[in-house]
Amino acid sequence: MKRDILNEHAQSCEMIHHHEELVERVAHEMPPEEDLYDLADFFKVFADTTRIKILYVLLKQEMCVCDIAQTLEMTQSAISHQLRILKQMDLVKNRRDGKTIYYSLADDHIVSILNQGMDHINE
Amino acid sequence: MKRDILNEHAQSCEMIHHHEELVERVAHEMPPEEDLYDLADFFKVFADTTRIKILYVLLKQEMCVCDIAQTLEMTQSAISHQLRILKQMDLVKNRRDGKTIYYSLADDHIVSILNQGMDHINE
DNA sequence: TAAACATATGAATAGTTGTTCATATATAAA
DNA sequence: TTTATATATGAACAACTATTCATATGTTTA
Repeated sequence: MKRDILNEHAQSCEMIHHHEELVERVAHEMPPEEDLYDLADFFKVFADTTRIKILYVLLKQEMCVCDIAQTLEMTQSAISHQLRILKQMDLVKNRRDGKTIYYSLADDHIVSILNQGMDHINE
Repeated sequence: MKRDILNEHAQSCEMIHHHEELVERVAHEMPPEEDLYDLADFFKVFADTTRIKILYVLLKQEMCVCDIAQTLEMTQSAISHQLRILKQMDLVKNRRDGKTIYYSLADDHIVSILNQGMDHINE
């Protein structure tokens, strides 16, 4: 089996001899590695049913943790953990009123992302 | 500790006595459970750096599996596995030309989703 | 038809992640 | 200042997922 010394991932593929320049050019035009990681992390937040549900709830209505848990029929702890992730990614914000903490969407941008996703799955 | 018999998730939270109608209404306005699952699954495809990279490559250029692997400096097998997922979700399509199989983006919709994500992470 | 090549795929493994459970923190009421 | 309530959080566990390795499939060339 032939192996390329310069690139350990080249494997048996001979394409390097054909499209070398193309590969070079496209590799060069890629966004910074860090941006691509951040982007994947961003979409990761939407990649969970519980978080999607929370966002859809907050889309309608500012709500406290306990009411969200009730609405989704899940434990307070599970919701709280997910709200923490949503907050870290700046998708939700919160305010305290006595013992209660109310969560709401951080901005309207999120709505359009959800809608665009929905558009796609409905062809 | 007080427990609600009707709802095992209510736990010690007393909010049910305060916002019961709100919870009822919002729960009723939620999209179908299945749609929410599909939506999470859709975003799950974008929630991986390798797949994000593949999409950015194909955004510039139709490419064969081997060249994608070269461009991203990953094995052919890893790329092939991820292309399969992207294809199943209708994000990419392919055509055969002899031994080579060329992949490309399924539609322009994907570009705008990626851009919208990029917009968000750049504030 | 045999050999070479591009791609696909099943199984195994390592790393990641969501929920649960127990408990801590913070606020309000008694 | 106790007690009750709302939320947050660390640790543990189970489920999921991306990569690797070995190999199979499909196509072309000799």
